[in-house]
Amino acid sequence: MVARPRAQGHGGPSMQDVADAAGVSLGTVSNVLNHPAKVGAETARRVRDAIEQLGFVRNDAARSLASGSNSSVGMVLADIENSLFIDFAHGAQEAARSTGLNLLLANAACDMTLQDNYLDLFDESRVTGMLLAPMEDSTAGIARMRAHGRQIVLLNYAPKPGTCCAVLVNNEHVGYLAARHLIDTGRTRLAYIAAHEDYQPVRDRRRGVRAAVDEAGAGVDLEEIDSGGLTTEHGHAVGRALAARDVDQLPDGLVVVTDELANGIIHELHTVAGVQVPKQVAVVGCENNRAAGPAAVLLTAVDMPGRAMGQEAIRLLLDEVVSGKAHRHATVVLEPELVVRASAPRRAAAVPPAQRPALRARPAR
Amino acid sequence: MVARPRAQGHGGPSMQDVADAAGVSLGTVSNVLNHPAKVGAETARRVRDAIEQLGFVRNDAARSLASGSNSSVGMVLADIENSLFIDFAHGAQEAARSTGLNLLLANAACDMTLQDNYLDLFDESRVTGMLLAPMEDSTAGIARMRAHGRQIVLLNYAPKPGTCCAVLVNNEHVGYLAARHLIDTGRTRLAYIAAHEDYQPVRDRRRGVRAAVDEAGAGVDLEEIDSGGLTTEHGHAVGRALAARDVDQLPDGLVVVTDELANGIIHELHTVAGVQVPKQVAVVGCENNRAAGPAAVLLTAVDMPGRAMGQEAIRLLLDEVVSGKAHRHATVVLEPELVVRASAPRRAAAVPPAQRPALRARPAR
DNA sequence: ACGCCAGATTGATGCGCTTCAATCAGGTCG
DNA sequence: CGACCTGATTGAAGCGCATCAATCTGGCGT
Repeated sequence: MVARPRAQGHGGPSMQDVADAAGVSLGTVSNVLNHPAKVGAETARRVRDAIEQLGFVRNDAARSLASGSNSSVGMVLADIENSLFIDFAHGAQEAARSTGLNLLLANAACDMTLQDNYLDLFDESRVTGMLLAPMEDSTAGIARMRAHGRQIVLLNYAPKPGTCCAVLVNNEHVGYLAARHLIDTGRTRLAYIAAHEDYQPVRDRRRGVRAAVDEAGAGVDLEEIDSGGLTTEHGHAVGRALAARDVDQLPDGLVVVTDELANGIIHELHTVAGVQVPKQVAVVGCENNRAAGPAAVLLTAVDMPGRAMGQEAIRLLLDEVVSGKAHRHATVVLEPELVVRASAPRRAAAVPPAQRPALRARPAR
Repeated sequence: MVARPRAQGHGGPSMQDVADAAGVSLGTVSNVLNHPAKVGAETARRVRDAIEQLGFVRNDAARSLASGSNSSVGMVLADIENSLFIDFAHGAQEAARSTGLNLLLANAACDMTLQDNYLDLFDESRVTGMLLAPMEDSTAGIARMRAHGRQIVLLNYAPKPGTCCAVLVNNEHVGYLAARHLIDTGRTRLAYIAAHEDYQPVRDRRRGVRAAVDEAGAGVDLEEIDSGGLTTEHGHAVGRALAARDVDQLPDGLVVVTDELANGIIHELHTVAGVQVPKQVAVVGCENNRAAGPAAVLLTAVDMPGRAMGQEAIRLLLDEVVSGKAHRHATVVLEPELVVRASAPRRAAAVPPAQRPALRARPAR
């Protein structure tokens, strides 16, 4: 009564085998699986028994070849180590699941070649659609997918206008919120610490920082420091360089483009060199990244709405899939939010509120 | 000269279209793609041009249907939010890539139903093999895959003996190292704080903690505390409960089964209640998890060799795939390592080293 | 008793590709 | 000059399934 352990050479039992075992035709087996309403109760039962007995597993390749469709969407993540990308995946998963789609993840591990490999893999698999969260300009890959008629939604990276849908965070506002918080809490000598200028969000954040500083007027200075990279070690180097300065040359507020970098700086500044954070220098990070590594002073950071972005991406993708020709590419921009912790606490402002320019809902784009 | 944007209804250009355009037969196009050596240089060029012109993308469904094989391995992760699982994925990715396999990831989001869905999805896709890192007993799913002849390697969860390959960390040693560190640094009133006893690693760690305590003899006590769960909030609750005790009832060393839980406890104890960590209570976590959330006192934790485990899993899978019938299931156990940080620092032991039992390489299993 | 209809079932066709035996072209050697 | 070999190319046979027109069955109305 046990499933005969057929040699798995070129595949286990097929639908035909099930049909034979159940004494029905191939088409009926297919109907049991795909259109149960069309099949009589008794027949269905016999077929299901046969499936069980034989240990039949339907062949998805044949299935999607014959039907020309496929229930998975492929998501390519530039860096799975980064919790922001995990949030994207999580949000996308939730949204995909509620529509019966399967979300397949692929990690490009910060390697464009791998990223392209995965795009092509999903392309060849004829997935229903794709999500891409890149770290570098991926125009070529996107164009290739679109040329093949594949739907793709970009996450956290603005597409070349009109080429595809995208979900972005208002990265300019990220920078703005960070700088504004420092200014509002009385800091006047700001520094923006960044690197990796080819990563779009990094550029955008800088614009926001500048906007906040400009808005604050003459009382606030901005210095820009190139960290040369975004790792903890780069942060250490920046921290050392800062700690070596005369006290009157030290910025009193740092906007750091990435949490990992920020934590590296704090470590060197606070723990190693004894420059007090936030007393002497306040630090704000820019992603609220859970994978930023441990820090002795909890980092105030601007939080990215990663989950919501992932969900929105699936929504856009679905719209594109169902609307077909009628679809118009859209770019959805979500707003970030400041999370205040110890490295740049809330505090009475140096200047009374009335004299500060009103906080705008968003910086101009 | 541009690719005619063929209606993508039931698929773009097919190999036959390419063959027609290049003036060769279908088989030749296939050979250009799969056995280039068999094709003349000039012919190959013409075919490749045609492919380019038409924007041909080969249909992976048809491909794997016809060939009966598939170059991807599917990896199902119980919880992608957990950095340990990310490490598995990363290691597996590295190993898979170096063998030309594509690693597809799926996030079960701590949901057994979803996990089963993904197992079935990969099963139906006839992947070359599967990796599974579960959080609950998944015997049923594993058995199903194996009954279908699919190769599957288990990560961080011991399989029912003889059912499949597995890569484990010596979780007993994890507990042992944590407790041992506390004992070696002079703590005598330990507590093991855990929950979720159905998660195998949790059980194993407890055994290790016990072993270390037993080994230390009469001078060291162990108390067990059930946190009721593993979230930060559960940690807060435990922290509050501890903080409410009389000082002489307070343990002086905590082994906490999970970093997230540990950080929650530290927060409540140290930051809220003012019980000094590590001075009054030292805390050791058990995963060195990057996603454990921020903590005011950096957590000493036992590090899991996640990347190495992922790599090893792919290696086992490959062995199973190539050896076929000759394959014997294996379980590889990797050793953890203590990472000392502020929450349980290195310190002169209360007892001189000579009087302490020698540190064994591993606890007995 | 006959025609008709709806629901259940069948069987044939094709999805796009790989594979492989068969064919073909062009040399080479005896 | 013909037999023979090598390398390139072809054509046909499936792979396992979805789909759908065609067929069958039994029940109903008249």
